[in-house]
Amino acid sequence: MTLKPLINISNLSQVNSFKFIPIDYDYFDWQQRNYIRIIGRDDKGKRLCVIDSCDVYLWAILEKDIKEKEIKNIINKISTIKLDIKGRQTKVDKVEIHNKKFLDEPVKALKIFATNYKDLHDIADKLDMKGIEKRRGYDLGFETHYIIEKQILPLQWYEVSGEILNNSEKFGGIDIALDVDICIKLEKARKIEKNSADFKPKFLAYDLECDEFQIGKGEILMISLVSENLKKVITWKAKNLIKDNNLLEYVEYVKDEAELIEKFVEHVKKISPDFLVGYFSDGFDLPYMKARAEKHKIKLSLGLDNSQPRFHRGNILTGRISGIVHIDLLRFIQIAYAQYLSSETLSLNEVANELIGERKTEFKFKHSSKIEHSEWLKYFEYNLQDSVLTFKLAEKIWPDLLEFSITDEEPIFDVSRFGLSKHVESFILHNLDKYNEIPEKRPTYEEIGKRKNQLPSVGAFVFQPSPGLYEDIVFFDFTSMHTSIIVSFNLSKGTLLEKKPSGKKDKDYYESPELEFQSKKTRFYFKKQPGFFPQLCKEIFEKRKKFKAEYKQNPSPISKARSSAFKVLSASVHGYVAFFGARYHSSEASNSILAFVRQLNKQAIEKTEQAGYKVIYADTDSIAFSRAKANKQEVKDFLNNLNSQLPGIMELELEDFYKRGIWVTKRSGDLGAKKKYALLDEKDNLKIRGFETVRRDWCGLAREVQSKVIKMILEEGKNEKALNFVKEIIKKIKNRQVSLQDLIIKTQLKKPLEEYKAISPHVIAARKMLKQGMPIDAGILISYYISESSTGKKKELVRDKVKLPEEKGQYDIEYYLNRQILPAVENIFQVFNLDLKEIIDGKKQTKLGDF
DNA sequence: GACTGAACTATACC
DNA sequence: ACGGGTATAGTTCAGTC
Repeated sequence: MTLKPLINISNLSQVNSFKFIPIDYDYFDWQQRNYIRIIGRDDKGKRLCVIDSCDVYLWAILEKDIKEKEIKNIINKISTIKLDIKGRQTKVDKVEIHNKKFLDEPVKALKIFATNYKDLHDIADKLDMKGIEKRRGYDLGFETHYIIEKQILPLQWYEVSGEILNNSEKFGGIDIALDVDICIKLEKARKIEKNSADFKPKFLAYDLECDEFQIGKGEILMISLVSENLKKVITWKAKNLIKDNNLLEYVEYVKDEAELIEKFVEHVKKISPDFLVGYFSDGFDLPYMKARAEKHKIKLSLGLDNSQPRFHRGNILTGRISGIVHIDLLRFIQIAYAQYLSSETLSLNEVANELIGERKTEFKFKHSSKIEHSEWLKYFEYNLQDSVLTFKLAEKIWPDLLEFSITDEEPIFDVSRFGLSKHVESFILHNLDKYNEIPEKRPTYEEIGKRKNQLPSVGAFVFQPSPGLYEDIVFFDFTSMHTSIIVSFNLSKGTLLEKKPSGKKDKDYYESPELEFQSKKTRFYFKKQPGFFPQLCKEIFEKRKKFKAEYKQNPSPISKARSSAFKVLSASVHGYVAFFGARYHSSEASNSILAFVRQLNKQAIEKTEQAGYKVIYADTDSIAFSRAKANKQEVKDFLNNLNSQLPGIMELELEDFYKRGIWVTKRSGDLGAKKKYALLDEKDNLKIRGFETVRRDWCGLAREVQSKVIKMILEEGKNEKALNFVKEIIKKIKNRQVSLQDLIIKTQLKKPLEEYKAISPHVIAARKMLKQGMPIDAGILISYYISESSTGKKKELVRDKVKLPEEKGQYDIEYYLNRQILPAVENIFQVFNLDLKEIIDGKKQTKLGDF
């Protein structure tokens, strides 16, 4: 154990106040009560542990019209509750009566204090008595409950003071077992005006290499570690090489795998990071290390209290280290970042390339037994570079983690793993006190089942476009449409009225447009009195606008991260209401939101047409029209006019002006395809939506040819150049001048291989990979190409011609011509009345330009 | 065995 | 189980003749 600095007792009264920023929250029991343990830093970078406690309670909501005497009886009954469970004695400490709100309804509720948070559920079970309608507030988790109760928020600065625990017996000697600089029992905490950005987190990135991908199956060959002043690869392989080669000064040699793991732990302890960061480390690196440590019967004691990582098995494995925040960057990127990245996969290589402009080291994997002496050097470099990239990514993404943590008021460990609904829900739960609201409970398993059994909702409206080339296009879209609808019409679970209010002349309620719900036409009605949920949505909406403006005015990683945190939050609110697992789920509210979305979009279309513009396209919250001879100012005036007619906080904004745009037909029929168009803005930037160009399951050549054709056509407004270009490409394909690399098709395996009912080409390719001993898991991207028939049969399926990229073979000219290149471009030329097939086959010469 | 619509599958848009 | 519905399009499957 690391020695702790001795604190001079005589100075205690002067030093027992610290500036403190909380990073990680955990809790423990002592003498049957719960104590929170916050690990953080002071302003000098010392590691602090703050111990604190808070009231533990749940709510019992009383029946309406309950009599005072009855309440007294209930209180008396509850006050005597004592439980002896799970080796604990827990009892109700006291009971108070409060005027609260639940789902916007005023209620009388009992605040029932108990000794241990973990027992609240059992206490709630004892409250199944007459007079008590609902029991709430015992399923938040103790850390969340504590943060709400004491308002000691993650990643905000506090001035804290209290009793310093120095080799104290208190709390079972917690400070002795903990590797921190100072441990205090909190007495006072005061929020101070110090920027969260002042805190510089200490990251340590790690990555391990092994022969077998299945957890624990192979040996760990090496582990790399990178922090601000450290680059290291620990290995027990290729000892001689290291001795001979002083280039490899970052390599540290140990005698075997067990020592490798112990060395890793030693380094982590020495560096003592705030965050231990990996890439897919929840699912791979950390559990792998744990499994190998178990195999060698050694302890992976990474925690500040020397505990081993604990794993939670949810949908995916989650690895937690006591006192050090373990972050799996891939998980955070997957959930909160992916939709704003252009990378086609979320591999470390692609993501690092996009975000920090660096790639992985090239290295061709081999089993370690087959690695040549000199190749180890490359392997070490490769391993190190992975940690270098992970470290740089962590620093790059830090502002986003920080802003999510501040927004959600939840610790980084959780925030980095939250799905979209959890971000919304955390924001709601941490702001309920402003509205005196008792939290709703998580839906039960049965409730979720019921919600999932409901018929699917009808979603947004998409305008049927006419295929063609258009000029001078304007795009408007609604600002945070779903969220602003919730606010403008006060839509939520709590504000929903059971039935249409009757006999009122002036409407004092909101009425949804007519909609189809469970196969019936109906409307829903909502209170006028603003509910807490819509009011919180208003806060999200306003902050989203404000932070977006601030970012535009003053771009910085922090202002960008703040803006994008609220962007994500705002964009997820409706999904949250519609989500069956949400505490504040409401299908009535969700369906009403969608009905308003359709109505408002259609109204905008009508008004645009009434104003004399030709509407080209619209999808959900956007509308595109041709401004023809109208100048930009006239368009802006029209926008203002539209806005003046919109209800509540609804607002349309000018998305952009475009020089040209193209809409094409569907592959079958003459109708225009929805969700498929391309635009050229006034700075000559292309914006392509839905076309094969942006689809990763088309080969590179088809995508590239299509995007070039679109570019030429939009820039020139004519097709000649593009047509000649396509003819050249076709010639190249026929002459086998195209490199195989450009013909690789990539398709993701979405589920385990054996679950496929239809055996499609990518399933065949995956089976081939499996045969070669490659790890085939759901989620991986399968690469293959279509080769010439080997059997020569006429009626051969595509899958029979599948070959892996490294398999020798010749590409199938026919396939790439007729199933990749031509389909990608032919309906673009059709806009000019050109039949590409006829032109290519030379059957009929369509006159160019006679459209 | 050829043809055809349905089913299955992946991926995009908002 | 861990945000929703709308939409296009390829390939295979299964039923028909």
